[in-house]
Amino acid sequence: MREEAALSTFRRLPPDKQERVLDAALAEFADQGYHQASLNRVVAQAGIAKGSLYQYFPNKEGIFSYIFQYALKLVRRTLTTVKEETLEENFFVRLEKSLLAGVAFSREHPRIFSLYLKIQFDKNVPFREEFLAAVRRHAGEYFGSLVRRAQSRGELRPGVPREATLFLLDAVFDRFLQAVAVPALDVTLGLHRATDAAIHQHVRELVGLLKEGLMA
Amino acid sequence: MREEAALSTFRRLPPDKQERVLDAALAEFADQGYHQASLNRVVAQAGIAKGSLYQYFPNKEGIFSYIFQYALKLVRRTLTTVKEETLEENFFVRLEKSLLAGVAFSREHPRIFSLYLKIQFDKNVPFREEFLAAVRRHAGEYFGSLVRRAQSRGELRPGVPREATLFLLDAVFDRFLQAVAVPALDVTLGLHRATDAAIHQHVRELVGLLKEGLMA
DNA sequence: TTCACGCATGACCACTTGGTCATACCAGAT
DNA sequence: ATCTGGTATGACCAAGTGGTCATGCGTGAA
Repeated sequence: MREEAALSTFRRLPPDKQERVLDAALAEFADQGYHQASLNRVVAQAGIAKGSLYQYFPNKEGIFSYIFQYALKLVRRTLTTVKEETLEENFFVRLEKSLLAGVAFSREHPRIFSLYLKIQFDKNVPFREEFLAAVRRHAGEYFGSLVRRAQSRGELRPGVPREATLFLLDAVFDRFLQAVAVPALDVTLGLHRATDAAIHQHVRELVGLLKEGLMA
Repeated sequence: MREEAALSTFRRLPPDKQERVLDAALAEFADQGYHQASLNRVVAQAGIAKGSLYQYFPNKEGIFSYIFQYALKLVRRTLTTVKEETLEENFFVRLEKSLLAGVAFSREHPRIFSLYLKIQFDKNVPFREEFLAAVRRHAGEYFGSLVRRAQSRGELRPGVPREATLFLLDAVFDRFLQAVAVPALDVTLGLHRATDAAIHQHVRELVGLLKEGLMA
């Protein structure tokens, strides 16, 4: 009850003020992580009083939860869009386009992506299990649908183990985006500051390897 | 000067006391991360006074640095051991054994592995760049040496792009270990509580995919 | 016995955190 | 002109942090 009262207050605010607050909060969470994030900094950045923040949200978790649901909506929308847009293409082309879409997403919403990364290994973040499970589920369904369609079209070598395949795709996908976003993980390829053309090239090579394997 | 004085004090301590302190500190850092780690909890756990801790180490960073160098030594030793022990085997067999060795490591030293994961996306951790760079460099050299040897023996399809291959191996390796260690990332395969036999099987399937590819 | 020195100790400090609350402000209705 | 309900505000609180320091203990040399 009180929580909803608070949230409805927030939603009644002038849009530009809402935006300032959300922006400040997302920025703070994204580059400090949940626990290190300071609400004092958030209110300073947003230009409001501390008390005001607590008239919009019940507490720190409440703010986090609000942002996190917004992020989930965005991820979901992006995945379904890409899935639909590439529905008729060949499996490996779809993989390439998915990777590129992922890169585009992490560049358009770097703070959301950064938040996602920070949550991954910090087991004390509220809603972490929920959040990660949701993301993994969406990714799993996404790749699962790609693989099923590919198999029914005969685009995959018969007898490839489905679970291992999904794992492999998930691993490559995730790591590629991480390398784009986190310079420290980007030792092999120079993805962090790469041009679009260079990224295209790397995507093609990677998917090529997945396709044809490493064996002589 | 003062730092070394402090450290030499620590090294002069009775071994079991040293161990208690290091154990408590590693445990705290491993499951709270650097910033959330509380030195009050560490001294309580180790059964020493707060002032004592500051007679052994100059500050929080100093403690962290000590642990982190210990961890690096362990990683280095493990990698070179595995490399030497499998030197004469086929490339894909080496990959399998490397993965299994990685799993063994993360199970023998879960706190070190957890610490490594926590550091990955928290850009405010001291020595982070240094630490990650060192790990990546070792991993890169390791896989690089495997791949070079494989190519010179003709075990790899000619013309595979070296960088992309290294990236792929690194990605799969890392993600596999993460899935073993972090249940939330282990949605596809059930690695977290899997038996050794099941893990063996998954490793074989994964390496099989890398070897032969996905294409029809 | 005295001295010196390495080490142990925990009260203490300044600072930051998430969160509260009494107060004041400011519309619009009466 | 007055009242009312929603909103803004920042001083304030208890709790916890990393870090310090005066004090005291204990052992071996003089």
